[in-house]
Amino acid sequence: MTDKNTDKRSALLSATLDLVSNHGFHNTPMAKIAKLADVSAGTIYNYFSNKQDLVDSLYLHIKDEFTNAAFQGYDEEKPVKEGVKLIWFNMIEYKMSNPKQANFLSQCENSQIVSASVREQALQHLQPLLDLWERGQEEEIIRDVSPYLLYAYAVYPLSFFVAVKKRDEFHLTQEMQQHSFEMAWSAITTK
Amino acid sequence: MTDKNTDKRSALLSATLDLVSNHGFHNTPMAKIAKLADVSAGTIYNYFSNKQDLVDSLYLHIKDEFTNAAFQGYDEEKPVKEGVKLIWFNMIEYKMSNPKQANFLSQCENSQIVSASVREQALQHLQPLLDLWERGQEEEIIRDVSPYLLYAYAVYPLSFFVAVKKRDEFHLTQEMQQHSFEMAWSAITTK
Amino acid sequence: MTDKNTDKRSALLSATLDLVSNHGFHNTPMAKIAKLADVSAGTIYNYFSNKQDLVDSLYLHIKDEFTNAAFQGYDEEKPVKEGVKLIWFNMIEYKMSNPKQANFLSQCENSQIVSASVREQALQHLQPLLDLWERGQEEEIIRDVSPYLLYAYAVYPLSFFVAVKKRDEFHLTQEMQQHSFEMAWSAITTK
Amino acid sequence: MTDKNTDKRSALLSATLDLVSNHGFHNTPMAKIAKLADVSAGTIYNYFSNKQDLVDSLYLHIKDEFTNAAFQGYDEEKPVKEGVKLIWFNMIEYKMSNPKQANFLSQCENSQIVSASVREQALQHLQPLLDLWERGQEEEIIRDVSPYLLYAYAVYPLSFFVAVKKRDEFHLTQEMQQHSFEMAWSAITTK
DNA sequence: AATGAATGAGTTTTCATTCAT
DNA sequence: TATGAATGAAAACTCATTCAT
Repeated sequence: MTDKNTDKRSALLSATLDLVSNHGFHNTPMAKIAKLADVSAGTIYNYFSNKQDLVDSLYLHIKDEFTNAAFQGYDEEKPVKEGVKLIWFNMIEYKMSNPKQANFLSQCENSQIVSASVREQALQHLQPLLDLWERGQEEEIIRDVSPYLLYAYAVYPLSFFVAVKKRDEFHLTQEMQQHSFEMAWSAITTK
Repeated sequence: MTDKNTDKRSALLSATLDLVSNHGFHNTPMAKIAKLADVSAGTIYNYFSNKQDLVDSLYLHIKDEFTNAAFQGYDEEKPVKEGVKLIWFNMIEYKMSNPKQANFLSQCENSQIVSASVREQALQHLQPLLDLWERGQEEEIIRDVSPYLLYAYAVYPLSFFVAVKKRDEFHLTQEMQQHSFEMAWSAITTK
Repeated sequence: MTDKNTDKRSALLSATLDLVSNHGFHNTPMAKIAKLADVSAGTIYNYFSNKQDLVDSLYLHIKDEFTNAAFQGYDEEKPVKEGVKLIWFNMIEYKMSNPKQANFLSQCENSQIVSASVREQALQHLQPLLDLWERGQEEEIIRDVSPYLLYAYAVYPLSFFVAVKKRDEFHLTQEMQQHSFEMAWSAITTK
Repeated sequence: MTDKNTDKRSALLSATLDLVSNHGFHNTPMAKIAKLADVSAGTIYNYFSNKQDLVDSLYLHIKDEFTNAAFQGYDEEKPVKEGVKLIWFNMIEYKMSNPKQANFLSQCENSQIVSASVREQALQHLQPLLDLWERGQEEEIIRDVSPYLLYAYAVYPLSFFVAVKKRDEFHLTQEMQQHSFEMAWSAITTK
């Protein structure tokens, strides 16, 4: 019972991800989601109260997945640079291996697809990275600037790689990933 | 006559900018655009062949305005760093003074709002910056990496500032702009 | 379930027939069809993919009904003249008893209301009559001319009676039908 | 002045004929007519009170042209069969040489494009043919049936040839025209 | 819980007609 | 008379959501 419930819910989230990441929120009718999830249109409303709720839930789910991936193998004892590097590579790895998820998150960054409240909620996931940066600042390894600036140069550029990859303009090779990390680190470090 | 022509066209572009930047492409019905432009719904189609054409035209117009602003005062004789700095501050200045335009451009980056052909067309505007980067690479001042990487760290982060400013989360002060440029420069330079 | 399905589909086809035969394809908005069928406007699109599909479906349906009526009681063993006569009277009988259907078919003859492909599809229904004519030609009872000519004189004139009847100009009595058949037969026979 | 007037009026009628015969009444916007006639949209309303009036005028004009052609060389002294033959060949000649006009008339036959009153008005043009038939009936050369029947078999089939020719299905050769006339004559004569 | 037909408000777009110039 | 931009009502079609089964 519970399993079945979970199954349908997951199928719906997965279908939504597929369609929204490929065609955008507003080009994704509920009917198509239902069809792809192999479920009746009305059934969606047993699991989500409306389309907004469905997308918000998906956003939270993916953000969670993404953050879990990002902090995989991370522990707070690590030296700052090593920590930043681990997280950065975890992030790019996740985004490259999960293009639909990455694309969906990208779309959510600059649009009003996701409710404001949900977006805020998702911000908290990043706390360990904020803490790490703070430690770096105390150790005078990381520039003493607002975390917004650090985010803009260390995390945000990843979205760009996803966007251009999607359009088949450009693919980030392993070597480029190394360079890219060096650039990110140069941006945020004091050294 | 010509004036009136231009007037209505401009009013329509301006109304579209307002509404799309605030509510997104798909939450902006033609009827609302017409209303805000103080024009009848049918009139739109005297100036644009359809909604897509209207948005594409707006995109090209703003991209043009943005690039003009970006290269204001720039000449190719300038030393590389000076040139990069000038352009970078021009860009941030434009985006901060024209939040609606900046927001609209941001929305276009990661979505399929704008036709592929039009987006490509707009890319050419950036050529002087690509040329400058290339010169910087010849002079071994700028990292020898793909321009996509340079863009990701030197230009793309500006969109983030726009997005968070829009949500009143964070405002980039003059001082922060200085820091931010230093970060961008550190990312892309070899020094 | 199935019944209800069929019911609404039929109601829609019937409403379309009514309105198109009275006011023409382009003076028949979907909204009116929906209203007459006692159905919401959106419901039409559960049964037909668009207006063209609705009209094409109606055309096929009626053509089918008409051809069934035309060949009622016909068998290939009959002498040629008897066969032609039977079919001819079946046709006029159908058209006189089903003026809306007859009128709809008439409208389709000379306009581009119906898709070319669908019209072709419907042509095949006439095959038995073409075969009969061919037999008649082999037996040298029927003029050795293109079936188009035979059609023009033996079948096409029926549309005229429908058209004028519709305008209440003229009604074809039983006696006139006899004369009319004699005229048709005189036109196509060699005797 | 008058000339110019007439010129524009003619240009408008001609443009309407072109467009309506190719695309049908309802697929022919006033704007297109104006453009093809090299005239402003508003100007149409100096010559015709509305779209219906424009089409009605065109219908009368063409019907007039057609009837003139039909009775070319005809005089009432001619023997009946000769007269019928002359008129019949005049008609087919006109229709084959003026496919746009013929097609337009065909479209008007079975639809509500033309106002009822105008259609009636046009009927009177046929009077000489009706008179000829009547003479034929007095001379017992032509079947003693309603002129509607005579029309259905002697004139109406011509519309069919136009319709199929338009669709490139079938072209009536000179030889076929001979056969066709024989069929028409067989239908209406007593002999 | 699950279904999916039905809804009807909302969307883009067209077009006959008007009217200020 | 001629223009053609402007109008706005109406058209075809979409889709989130509901509800009887």
